[in-house]
Amino acid sequence: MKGLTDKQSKIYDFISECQRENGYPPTQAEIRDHFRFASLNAVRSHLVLIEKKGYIRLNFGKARGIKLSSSPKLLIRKTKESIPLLGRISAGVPIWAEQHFEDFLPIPPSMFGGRELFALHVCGDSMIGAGIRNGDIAVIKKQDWVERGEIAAVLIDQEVTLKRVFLSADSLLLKSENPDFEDLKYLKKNSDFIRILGRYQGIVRTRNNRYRT
Amino acid sequence: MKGLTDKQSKIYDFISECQRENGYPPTQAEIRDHFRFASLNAVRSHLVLIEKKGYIRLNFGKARGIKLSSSPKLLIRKTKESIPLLGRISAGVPIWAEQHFEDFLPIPPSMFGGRELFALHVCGDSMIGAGIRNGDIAVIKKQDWVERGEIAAVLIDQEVTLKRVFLSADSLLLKSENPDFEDLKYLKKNSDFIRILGRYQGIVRTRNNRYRT
DNA sequence: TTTTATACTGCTTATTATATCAGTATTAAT
DNA sequence: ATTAATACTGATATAATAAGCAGTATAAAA
Repeated sequence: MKGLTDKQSKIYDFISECQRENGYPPTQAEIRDHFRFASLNAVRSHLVLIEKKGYIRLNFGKARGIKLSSSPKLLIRKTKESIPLLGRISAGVPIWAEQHFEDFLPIPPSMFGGRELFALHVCGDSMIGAGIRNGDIAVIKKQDWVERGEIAAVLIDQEVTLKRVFLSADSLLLKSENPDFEDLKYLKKNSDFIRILGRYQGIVRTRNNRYRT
Repeated sequence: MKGLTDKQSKIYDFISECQRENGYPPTQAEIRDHFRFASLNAVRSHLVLIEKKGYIRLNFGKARGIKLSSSPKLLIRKTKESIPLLGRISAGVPIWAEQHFEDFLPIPPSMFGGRELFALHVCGDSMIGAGIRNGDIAVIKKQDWVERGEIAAVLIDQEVTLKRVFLSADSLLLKSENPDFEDLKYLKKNSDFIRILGRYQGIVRTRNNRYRT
């Protein structure tokens, strides 16, 4: 099965979000409004494509006839109901590469609302203002962009950190939530060694952050 | 909340079934067909009554606008690998009583190191210094004591809160981790309405702390 | 370069669903 | 015995929603 494009992915996520929120899927018009499309057809054609890729099933003609496919083909093979915990990330190697897998959190990904989730140990207290502390396990949704101001896992020179990301025309601003840390600013052109790994979805904090799978 | 009549119960079950089966609720016409009603009004009047009793919420005017109210015992089966999320705790009733169960976190208790765990929604920011924020789900190990200075879930006059507990010879001191909150001190002899429910084991924080089991 | 897939606008029509009005019959509770 | 609440039939108006047709623009693939 092919992957979704960015736009398709956003639409899928919105549907998924509605589903969780309301217990039923959105109508095409609701999707249109959310994405500020002028036309229903924009929605429609997307849905058809997303269906073709197998992520949803359209109940043609019926109101709110969007069904999320039961197994949104996670790339996780070990166990279906778990989130891979990544260890050290090597720059250059795709994060999804198996060599990074350190462990698996025995938590169904649906709990954190998404496909393609992974988890990381949080090092340092740079996001303490957001209630994220050293040693926590952060759950991240794999994607290479985030909305302005969202918290993302960012790869900076071999190191992964969580930061709030503000992307502007020519630069990338990474803000910590701790007055002791300075903001980082990168010009876009020489930001080769910066990489957004995914969007912060939440945390799990156990007494020692160790467990058995 | 009053109980449903037989017929209402069957209709509720059908809705619930559709929900599980299709991912979205049935239309009124689908309900009619399933029960071989001749009239849509039969359905409608039932729905209105079921809503009045609080088991569903009707999104008037919208297609498939039936939302199942989270009705724990009916919808969710307890599995060994889950942690019960308790709703409102009634003083006097043992916390382990089923009536308190609101939902189940699909997380194996072993992950938080123990049997007899339960979870609670955190209200307020009194423990923000410990990185526990309003809306988080706190995982608690059921026990009626804690070590000096540990964080516990404490029942104070109907309300459950997390506090650091310091027990001395004749008094019980409850400390918040937020300068805006005052410490609470109770003399042992009149601490009848204080009850330690368990020891804080950790937290789970998802985007909206809602999920489907 | 041509083709193909994606990402849309705008308008119209057909269908699906819900709301509402007007009744009847049955049972449980004053 | 009378009132409520429940459990329906039937018909119709209206709104909510999806489908269809005809296009434009852009980027990626062949």
